[in-house]
Amino acid sequence: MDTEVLREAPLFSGLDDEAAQALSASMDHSRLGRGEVLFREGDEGDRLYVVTNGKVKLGRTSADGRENLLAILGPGQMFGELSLFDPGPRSATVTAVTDCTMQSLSHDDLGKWLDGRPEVARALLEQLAVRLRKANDVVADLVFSDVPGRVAKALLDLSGRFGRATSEGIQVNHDLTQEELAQLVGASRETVNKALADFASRGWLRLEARSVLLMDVDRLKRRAR
Amino acid sequence: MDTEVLREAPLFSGLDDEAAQALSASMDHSRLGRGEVLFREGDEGDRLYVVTNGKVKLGRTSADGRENLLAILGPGQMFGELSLFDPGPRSATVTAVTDCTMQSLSHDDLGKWLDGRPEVARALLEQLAVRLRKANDVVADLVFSDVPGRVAKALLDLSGRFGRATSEGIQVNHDLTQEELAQLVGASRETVNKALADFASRGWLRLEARSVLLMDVDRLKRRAR
DNA sequence: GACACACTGTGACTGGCGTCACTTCGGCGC
DNA sequence: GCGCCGAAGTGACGCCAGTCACAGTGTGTC
Repeated sequence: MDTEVLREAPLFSGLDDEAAQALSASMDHSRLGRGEVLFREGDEGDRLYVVTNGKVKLGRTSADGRENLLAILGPGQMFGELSLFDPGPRSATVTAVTDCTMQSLSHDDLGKWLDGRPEVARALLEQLAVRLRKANDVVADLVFSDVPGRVAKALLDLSGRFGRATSEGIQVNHDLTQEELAQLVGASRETVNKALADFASRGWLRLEARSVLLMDVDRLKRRAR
Repeated sequence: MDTEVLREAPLFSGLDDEAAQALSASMDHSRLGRGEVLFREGDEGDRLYVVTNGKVKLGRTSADGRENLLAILGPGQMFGELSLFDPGPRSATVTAVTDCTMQSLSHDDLGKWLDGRPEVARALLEQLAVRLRKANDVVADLVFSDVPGRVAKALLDLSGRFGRATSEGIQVNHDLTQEELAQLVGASRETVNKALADFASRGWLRLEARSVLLMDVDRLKRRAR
């Protein structure tokens, strides 16, 4: 089943079955329990990872110990590419948000694929471009939007990736605490909590343990911009 | 002389003279005067540009018309890669900060180089990785640092790229108005002005027209983090 | 069942910074 | 030299959101 997820991953797009099989075979497997750390900001390391199951968070810590999440990644998404092409220590800490499994590839092995297979290079370029565009969007949001707006946007983003339509609305099991959600939008836990409570009181969503039910996506979208 | 600048550009790193010559020959030239717009957010377009002379700014505009600068780019730096690998409209507006010249390459032409020359793909991957890391740093700064800290950081960044050591300190001819500097750090012009005035009153720098003289880089560095 | 501990919910207070409203400065055209 | 206009400098004021300080709530462990 892991190989099915891998076939969907952007890194594998454009590869035929045989090549995908070979690439997959050269990857190592690993497993993490909720809260466990895969590697930390500043560590050495140049492996590329693909999440096959569960969710991880990429975070950075400021000098005075506060934390900020760059992204929440789920099945099929990759991370660790930065240390591959811009050599240096890891730029973020990766922690499991749920129990999860992933597969990884060493710098050297990836290099062989890159040189022989232009489509792998293309896939990576595309992936980095998407990430860069997203990072720029985050910057714009931090500059232009207030906290409720950023919370709304984060919920919509999570719903697109982890949501499931039900009769009442979109059920989003994000597996994040409000503290983590706050770190993701760059705000304090209290402020995020108040924004969520406000949305709930307006009937736009219902709060549940580590998940939300989005009931009025249009209003949330309007609030997000 | 343009070709000299090009040889220094990351895109050309790893190419031998002959290949660099051929790549350069397939590029178009263009020229812009201060304040002129090359293309706007939302425009169609898939050319990759390299600045050969002068400076440009990449900016985005919010729904209510406020502006935010993603980067100031000088000779040797490239832009427009996003639309190449993540097809879609341009994600930022590019405006000349000074009179400037640049060369550009079409998507299709670049494609040929990518497939035949793994080193070009490598160079681009590296470039995107650097940009992505920087974008993540900007996000962290917006979350963790106050406006004076971000101003200090921006000045240090500009000094690294456009600074010239003199007997009194580092002369940085950034060519930006305080309004533009404010958009670059995501703050209001007034607040940036007050931060600069404060730094000047402490003797850390001296303000000049569209340039600054950095006199105490260490203190600025300490203030920046 | 009882306790511990992590997470959530909410109010009071405060400060950084955006907005507004000026004044001052400097370069450029006539 | 004079007026104009964009840029730079500066104070008053208000609000968003961070911090602090609790009070609930739920969940896992013994």
